[in-house]
Amino acid sequence: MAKCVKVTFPLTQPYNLGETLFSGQAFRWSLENPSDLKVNYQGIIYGRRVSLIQEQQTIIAKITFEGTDPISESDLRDLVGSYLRIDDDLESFYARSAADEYLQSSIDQYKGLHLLRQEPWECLVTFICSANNNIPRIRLLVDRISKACGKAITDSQGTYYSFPPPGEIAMLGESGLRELGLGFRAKYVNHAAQAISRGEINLENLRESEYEETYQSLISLYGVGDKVANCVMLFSLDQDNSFPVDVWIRRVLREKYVPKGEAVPDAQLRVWAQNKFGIDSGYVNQYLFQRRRLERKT
DNA sequence: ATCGAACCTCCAAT
DNA sequence: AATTGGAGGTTCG
Repeated sequence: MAKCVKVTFPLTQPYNLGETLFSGQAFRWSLENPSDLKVNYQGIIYGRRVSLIQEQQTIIAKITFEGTDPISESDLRDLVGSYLRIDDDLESFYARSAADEYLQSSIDQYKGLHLLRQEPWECLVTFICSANNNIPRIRLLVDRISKACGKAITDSQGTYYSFPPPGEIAMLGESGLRELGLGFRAKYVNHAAQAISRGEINLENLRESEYEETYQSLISLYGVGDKVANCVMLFSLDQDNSFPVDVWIRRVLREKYVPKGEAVPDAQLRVWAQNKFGIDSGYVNQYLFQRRRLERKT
């Protein structure tokens, strides 16, 4: 018999769940609407299938499970609260940003957009897959990897697959990953899976490390460069001063921030921005990215 | 050191 | 209808 655990988060800070879940940091959330009036987001957090709903000043998280593998209310609260970074002090960030006109208007537009705290391994693979790729295809690839060797989770809504641990993906090997359509990214993901499953790098431990140490550790992986490393650090490793520079961020920096006379090569844009935005770098990046990407002009 | 070109695959735009 | 261009990047020459 299916059981259900549910927790409610009363919001004291702005939170825009839909904007956050589909802001290009996570790629496995889906929008379900089972004749329900409420928008219902479904996804998997640390192997648990979670359903999320936002009503004005509240976010509700629900898990259903079949007898086995129960979870307590307080564990579910910790799991979801941590993933959603629900306690982040956005109002302070907003206050510090008020003087920056362009940033302020981006905040007005996407108020409540949060950074997430994802699983590092899944985040790493996701962003390796993002190289020279588009969003629908990134979703497709991560889905296929999960179906290929993730654990099936079935509930009333259907069957879903958890993201497989490094050892499982390592067993697919480069050729297995190529068959899933990863293309040249297959050897990158394979390499990372081998390295992590061998214990050469402990991703979770990097949460406790300094920016530079974490960064060096990540880019030591074949196929992980500056941009992917910063994405993983920002979206899963608590390194809030990270600043991933992709094509959209590069545009907005050059259009709105770097003075015309100032020669800042692409390779130095990240550090330039980090010096400017300091501890807010990560959140600034997320708001500027969201706005510039959705404006879609080149 | 720096800068293009090449890389898988899929799909939209000629 | 066949072909070309390009997509949230990284590596190699």
